[in-house]
Amino acid sequence: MANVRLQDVADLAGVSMKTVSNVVRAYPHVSPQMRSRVESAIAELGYRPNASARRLATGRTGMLSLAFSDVGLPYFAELARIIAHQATERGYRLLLEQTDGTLESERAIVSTREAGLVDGVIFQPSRMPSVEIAKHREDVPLVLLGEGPAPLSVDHVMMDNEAAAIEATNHLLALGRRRIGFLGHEEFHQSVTSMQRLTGYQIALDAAGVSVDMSLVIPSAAIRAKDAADAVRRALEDGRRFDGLVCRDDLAAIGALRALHEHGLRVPEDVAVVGWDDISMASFTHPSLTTVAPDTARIAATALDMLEERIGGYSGLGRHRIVGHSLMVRESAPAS
Amino acid sequence: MANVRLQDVADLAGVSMKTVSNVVRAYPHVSPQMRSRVESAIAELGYRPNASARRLATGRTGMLSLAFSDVGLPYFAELARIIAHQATERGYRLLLEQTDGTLESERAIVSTREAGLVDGVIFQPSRMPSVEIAKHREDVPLVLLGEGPAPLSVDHVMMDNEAAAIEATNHLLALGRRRIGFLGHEEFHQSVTSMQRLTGYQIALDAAGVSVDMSLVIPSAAIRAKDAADAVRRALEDGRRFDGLVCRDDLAAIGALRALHEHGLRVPEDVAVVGWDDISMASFTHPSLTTVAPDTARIAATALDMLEERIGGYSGLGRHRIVGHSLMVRESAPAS
DNA sequence: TTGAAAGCGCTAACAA
DNA sequence: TTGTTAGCGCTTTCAA
Repeated sequence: MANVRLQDVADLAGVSMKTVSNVVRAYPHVSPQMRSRVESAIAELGYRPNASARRLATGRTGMLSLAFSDVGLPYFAELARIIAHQATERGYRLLLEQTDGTLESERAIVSTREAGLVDGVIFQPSRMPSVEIAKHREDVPLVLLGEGPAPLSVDHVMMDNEAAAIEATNHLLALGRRRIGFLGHEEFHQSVTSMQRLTGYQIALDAAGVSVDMSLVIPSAAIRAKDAADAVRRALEDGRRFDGLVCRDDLAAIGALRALHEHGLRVPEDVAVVGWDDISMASFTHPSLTTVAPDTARIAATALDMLEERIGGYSGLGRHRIVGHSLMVRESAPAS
Repeated sequence: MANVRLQDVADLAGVSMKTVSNVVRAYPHVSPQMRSRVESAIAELGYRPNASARRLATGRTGMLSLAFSDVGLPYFAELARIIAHQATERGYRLLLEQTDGTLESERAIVSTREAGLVDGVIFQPSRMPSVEIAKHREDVPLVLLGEGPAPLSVDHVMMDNEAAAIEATNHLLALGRRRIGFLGHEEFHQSVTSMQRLTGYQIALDAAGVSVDMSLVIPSAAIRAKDAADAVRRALEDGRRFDGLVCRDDLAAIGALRALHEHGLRVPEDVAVVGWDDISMASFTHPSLTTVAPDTARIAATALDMLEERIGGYSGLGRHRIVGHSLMVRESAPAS
């Protein structure tokens, strides 16, 4: 019962394995009577093809791995959701790999210890330097997500962080805010993502003739609402005052809302806040969050397109695709 | 380069495949000089074992699949995070399967069309009736999560929803609330989860001598903050009034906070709110959420324990394990 | 259109 | 301790 093989079906149906295989794989040139004969044998025995054997024979696994730091972070969870959907539509299954943002785990992702596990990898690094990624083994197709400076040899999908940060900052400037802070970048080992967003923030302030006050650039211990809230609390207790806040991500923004509220500061009246990622919770915070919304569906589709091309044998230089974004204007920083 | 085989390593090292295999799999009885000879051959050729071939030979895939409706829901994302971690520690990789709560996808989960894909399945059904699950094929170990009435033949990990719902409701009663509503169960096709929570709610009210007002039992179109907010808005516009709200989950609670705020109702002064799941966002809503916290780490560990036992050959009747929970008391329904 | 047989790369039982 | 070899179950040329 447990182990019905292709051969068993062939025996029962009185045909060869090849014929059964043709039926199983919906190969068109099989006569109807042969097909039904085989099909009833399959049904009778409860045959199911063995995935491992098929994979060994074809060399394709039908699996992709999706690697990033932590599915517990809403942005990644929502990204995983959409990538999983699209992968399923394309006939792939998705393997989930969490790196917790450690260099060690990230290394394990790019230097696959096993061959033939997955057909391709979608990877959003948090720590790994570009040069190291470049040395990754060529044999498993790889697409990078996120804003790190990807090596030339590897495909990459990203959004224009700097441009979006400029828009976000300009939005606050247009509201008449002049003491605009930045919240939530890593304290040490700044990720490229944070750097780019910070850069955009600075460019926008410079362009508006507003000088950057370094005391308003508030790092957070980790990418979590709690750490961001703590950081804002300390800044406020420290006497620092701002009327606008560009946040590295929505979690930071949510932490900020909390800390500002505790200090009796109103959002957006006293401090206007812009988040980043447009996680689904952003519409339900109080006040709801104005936030930079990356086109996640596009990110997923582009990554999968490129990955499938690589799987199909394409071996040109790495392609770097920029996907769009928009600023979702909500209560925390309303339209001016 | 691409395809270095075990045999190639054996040839280069001048040993047999068996010896190479022994080295690769860290089999203890290999002489040191043999080992180092083989290891340098492996390094020279850049050999990596082929997972598919190994799986075909051993019959084990080292993969587990985790199936539930939607990783985009914070509870599932946080559950996936912890299960993925624990699975990794135990040497498994995790395949993510989203069912979107459709019966069709759920059927696909239990009636695996392919053999040899994963060693076991952890599945939280949303729609599938117990009897149907009972008919699942025996050949792939299965552990069920969540509160559905699991068939006797299948392992199951759950929390005591009814008891927790009673506690949650009692907490509101202890606050002196008497017009207590329930929010967020499915409007049609109620899930067992919702039913059990509703039952607990009703039991607690009955025990307190408070009659249940059916107009305060407010369904939501889907498990989303938005739908819950809409439902509460409609109820309020309808003139229904309540001073306490037991929510099916934190998303419903978050939606409720939003709608209540829009109507000028204060939480907890006018309406005390209890959520369910203790998603990480629950500490950062405004006000923060009092919520039922399932012991998710225990759920994961218990499920993996039972799954590994099944994989190891255990074939007794289904075991039903209850894991603990607690009520996290925060601002939305403070201690009395 | 269908059949026969040679792999796919590895493991493990059995021998040496 | 190491070597030989027969599978694991399927796909896929090549023939028929």
